[in-house]
Amino acid sequence: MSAVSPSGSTIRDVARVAGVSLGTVSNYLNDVKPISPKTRVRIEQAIENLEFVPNRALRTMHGGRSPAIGFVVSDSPDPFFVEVARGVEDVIRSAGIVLVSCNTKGKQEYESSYVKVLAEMRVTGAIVMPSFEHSDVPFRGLRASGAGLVVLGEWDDDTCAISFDDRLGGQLAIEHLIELGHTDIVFLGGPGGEHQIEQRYLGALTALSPFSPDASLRRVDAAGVTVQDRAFLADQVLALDPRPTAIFAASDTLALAVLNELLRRDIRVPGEMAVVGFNNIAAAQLAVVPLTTVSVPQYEMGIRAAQLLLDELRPGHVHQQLLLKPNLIVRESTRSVATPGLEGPTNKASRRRPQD
Amino acid sequence: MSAVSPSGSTIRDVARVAGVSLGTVSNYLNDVKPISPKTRVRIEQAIENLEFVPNRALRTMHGGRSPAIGFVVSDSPDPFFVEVARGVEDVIRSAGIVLVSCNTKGKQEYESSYVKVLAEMRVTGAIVMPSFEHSDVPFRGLRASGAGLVVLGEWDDDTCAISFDDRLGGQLAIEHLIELGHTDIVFLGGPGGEHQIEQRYLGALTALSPFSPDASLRRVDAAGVTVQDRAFLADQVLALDPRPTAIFAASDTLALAVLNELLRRDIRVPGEMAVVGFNNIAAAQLAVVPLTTVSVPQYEMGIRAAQLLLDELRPGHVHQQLLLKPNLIVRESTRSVATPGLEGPTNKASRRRPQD
DNA sequence: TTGAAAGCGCTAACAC
DNA sequence: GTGTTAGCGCTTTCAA
Repeated sequence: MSAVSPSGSTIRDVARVAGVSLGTVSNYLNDVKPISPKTRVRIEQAIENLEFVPNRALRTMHGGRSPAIGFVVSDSPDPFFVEVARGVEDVIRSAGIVLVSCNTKGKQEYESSYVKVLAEMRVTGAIVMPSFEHSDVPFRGLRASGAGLVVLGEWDDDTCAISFDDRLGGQLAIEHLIELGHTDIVFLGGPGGEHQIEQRYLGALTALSPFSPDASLRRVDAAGVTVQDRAFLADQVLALDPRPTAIFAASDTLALAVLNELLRRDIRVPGEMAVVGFNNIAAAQLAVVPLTTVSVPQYEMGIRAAQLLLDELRPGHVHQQLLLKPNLIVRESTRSVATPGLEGPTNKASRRRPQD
Repeated sequence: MSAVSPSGSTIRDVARVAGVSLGTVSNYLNDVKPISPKTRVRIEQAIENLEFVPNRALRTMHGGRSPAIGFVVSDSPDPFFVEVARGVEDVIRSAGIVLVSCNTKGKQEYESSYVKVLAEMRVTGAIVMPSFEHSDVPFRGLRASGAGLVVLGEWDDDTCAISFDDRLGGQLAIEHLIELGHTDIVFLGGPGGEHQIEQRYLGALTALSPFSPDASLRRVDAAGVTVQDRAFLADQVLALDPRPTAIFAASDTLALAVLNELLRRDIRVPGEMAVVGFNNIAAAQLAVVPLTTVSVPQYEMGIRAAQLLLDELRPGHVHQQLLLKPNLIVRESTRSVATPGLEGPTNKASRRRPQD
């Protein structure tokens, strides 16, 4: 009925109740020296009776670290980051390390304050996707605190980094559309992950240039990140004159919002409008018209990032930069499966269960 | 190129460099006593030069708490929990508190080990949705460590709890379908959140019983949580003889998997099959045929849970139990908007942007 | 407004 | 195997 009781018992209390010395209890807790069965039992009973919970935060005093790592990204609820986080958790769980979610919402101010808290908590490390300029100022504190750091994105040699070839991804997407005969394509961008989006756009331009001016790439950006903002993109695309025959969206979230809107308007996909997304989030293959997309290995990125981070703790660690490569996943939003090359109406597109 | 440098400077170093006493630096850091401008400047310079980062974990020694709270749920990447977490973060951020994500995957073993780590970290508190029997054993440690606790779900008086009237939600869903004239309905369940699912099922049965035996409710459960498991539900439903005219799914995730599968097979929704979901996740209103669903205020649950938890820290705190009420959101998956009462083909269902 | 000193819960080095 | 003890980084008296 009332507030939680403060504090609790200490290792000293355990020692007293068990009738052993303080050091012995410490040895028991850290499983670092052999303990006689009798003593062990007495300590365990004392712990039980006292409901003693060791204070692990204090290990940070002796050079230890909090059993936690930070995950600092611009939009943690986004399916993309959720999947990366899943990979991270699956690696660190076995090490008894826990994930601290830090959603910067793209604000530099939030990023700094999260990084500060993490450093002060003496976390084991952090996995960060920087939203801003190539400035490492915010991370100095983390470094100074002794934490490990893995950056998601391009970074310099003296930091572990995992990046993805966004530019090549953009190329693959456009090459695919051009192969299918599309020459009038629209690129969909928007706020959030600006740097990645620009790279994807550049890649798209690169792929298109050999075919210019026969092929063209127009661009539309969403005004915001809400449902309305994204669905409105469909209006904007359909209003273009001449109307393009294909869409390349900088993310699956964007692509799916527009795809659904198109289907609601009876626009046949891919018949009247082909759609390519980016990231290959789970929802992409579940869409009514499964989405062709550039696959970013989100789960694997999480796994790798976590492994690198754990490796930073080891003595001989050498910083590494990984570059992951894109992979085009062709689904029905660009190519009707039932009658390849001859796109039928949306709902006839497939009777097959989507699975890659 | 090499491993991170160990440790860093301490408050003692700062005192030495600034030429002041240790206690003064402490006062400065905690902003607890006035400091003369001159001293302040010297301390700040020393901190800057030394790249000093205070060790906040040590405050737990003097009865303080780690600036973190745990969020312990069965499937943290699930859109439902992601949204609850968003609410939690939005409240605690301003208090400088950070969210620790603990994904139990429905395993009791994981739940216990997460709870243990949280207790040992001396987190400020935890928000937990228990997956198991009404046993509070795993939480004792948290309590004993001095952490606050808010349970998502029904719980006893001496704990803060936020629950949702799942049973009434199930009733609302079925009442809606019966009003629309459906008498042959199938309930879709599956693994994950068993307790909630059963309550929803019971509610459904309650709503149906006055109309029995003219109306009937059959039940099908998904075998697992994968895409395939869920999509297979569509096969199972379509194979039922006689074929039901409406589906009530225990969650939107389930409902959407089946809905998309139905659309791919050219089954008209709601024409040939009406579909009702549960939770009102964001994707529900974005579906090609927007999903009628029972709305659970996920974000609000997060907000409330976080507020209760912060309140536990205050002296006069009294534990509270909140019961949130369901709310039926009718969309096109049960009722064609274009021609109410006369359902047209799927894609004709609406030209309106979905927004509630 | 500042300093000195005790002590928080625990680890680690060493003596027994 | 176990006990003793010095100290980790910091907060918190209490004096000055």
